[in-house]
Amino acid sequence: MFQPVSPIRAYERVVDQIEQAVFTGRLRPGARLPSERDLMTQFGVSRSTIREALRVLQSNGMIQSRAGDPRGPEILAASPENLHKSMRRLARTSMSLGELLQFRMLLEGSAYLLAARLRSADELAEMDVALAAMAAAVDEGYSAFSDADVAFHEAVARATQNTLIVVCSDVVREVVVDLIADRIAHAADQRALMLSYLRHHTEVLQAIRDGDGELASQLARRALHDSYAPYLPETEREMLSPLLG
Amino acid sequence: MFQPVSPIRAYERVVDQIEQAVFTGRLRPGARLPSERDLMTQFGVSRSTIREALRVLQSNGMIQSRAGDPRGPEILAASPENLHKSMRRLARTSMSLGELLQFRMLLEGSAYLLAARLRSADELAEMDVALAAMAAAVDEGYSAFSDADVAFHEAVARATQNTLIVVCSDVVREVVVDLIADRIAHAADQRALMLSYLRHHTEVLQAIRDGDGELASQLARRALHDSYAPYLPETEREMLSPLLG
DNA sequence: TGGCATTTGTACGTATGTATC
DNA sequence: AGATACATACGTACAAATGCC
Repeated sequence: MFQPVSPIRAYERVVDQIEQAVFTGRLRPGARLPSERDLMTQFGVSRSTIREALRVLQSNGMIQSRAGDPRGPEILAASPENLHKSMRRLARTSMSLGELLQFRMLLEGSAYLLAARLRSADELAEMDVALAAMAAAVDEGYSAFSDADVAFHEAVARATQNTLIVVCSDVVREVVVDLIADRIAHAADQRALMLSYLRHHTEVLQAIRDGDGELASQLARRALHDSYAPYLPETEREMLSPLLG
Repeated sequence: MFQPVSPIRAYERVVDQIEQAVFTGRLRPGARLPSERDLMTQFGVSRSTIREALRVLQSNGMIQSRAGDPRGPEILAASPENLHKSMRRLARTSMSLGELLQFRMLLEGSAYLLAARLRSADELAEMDVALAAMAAAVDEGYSAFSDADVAFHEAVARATQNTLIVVCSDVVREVVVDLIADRIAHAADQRALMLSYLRHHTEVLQAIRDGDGELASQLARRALHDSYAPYLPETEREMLSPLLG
């Protein structure tokens, strides 16, 4: 009959009101919040309460306040940084490698499909540069090779022009690579591994250059599967097979 | 030659240290932090600084502190809530409807593909229930229909067993629906719209029942495209076509 | 350029309601 | 039921940083 009541803290009410103002567009990026002292009188709470609210908003990337700035805290535009952080935390702490690979295959599969069709000449040139860097890095060791590899994947993701594809791909790739980094570090033949990756990337880039999205997508998914499935426990491998088609 | 210096606040150093302890697993979910008074002596900062740090950690979903609890703030397991919030903010404020639809098509396309292959009998039953609720809601109005629609999509997403698919689908669907809610509210014939959606969902559910992932995926992508592309400006329509194959 | 007024950052003290034993 | 320790919230004070004149 009655709802359990959970006390709403003073600072939460402050956060909520300011968040609402931002969401509804009443406060636009670049605008300034009143000073902390003004806010305490407007909200009728103490300065510590205001400060706790501002810290929360700041950690959510919604405002930025600098010591001594008489213009007050600034409203910031939404940035992918916060999304990146929270997705990484969830991915790292409560997802299996199989789930991550599954998500990465579906994401990159579609990213390569889109990139092959929508890429500009400049974006294709970026991929060429990254691939050349990978080839050059084979003799410099896995760390340099991996950096070039990241640049290649980022160039493809950016070519889709889709913010969520860029951010999600970035996070998932990072976490997957983290999870198996030590196994690669102890791999018997790192050079053979790098050459294999290089061949995969060369093929898929050719498909992108040709505008063959279906081929690029399939090559990318298969390369991901073949490269990482061996690190999976048996029971998790079948969850990837539907994405190979 | 020189790096720009940005002063690191006291509360940030506190947050960083506690975050590190959580990430490295030194503090596991369910564990307790020392009381605020203990933390001030351990970190050598004032109470307000500790409290600002705890507020930030709490807003990030990493801890929960309750007044009067002598066991101290509790370390929480990572939850999708924070990811949901930050993704929604980015999607709402800095992505076009075209980008969102593109992402939704690739996500749901893969989700239906996976669901058709991996679903359990229980999960299929959930979809049946949701579809029946949609059919029943046609006469109750668009709001009830939309609720049942959400339940259907959530059942499909959950059947993939992939946390990121569930969360991302949920966010993107919500934002897309928000963006065109008013246009649907003023649609000439809401009933025809609902019947059309109902037919799409019936077809795709049959494909899932048959285990035909490719068909389910294609139907889902085409239904999304046909339902929402009319709301797009001309220039944004071609970015969706690669995903129709 | 330097100095001033204002703002934020931090510290400390105190009162009050609350959860646990 | 009482004792204890806790978080919440308020207020004051001072140092450091900033913008502006």
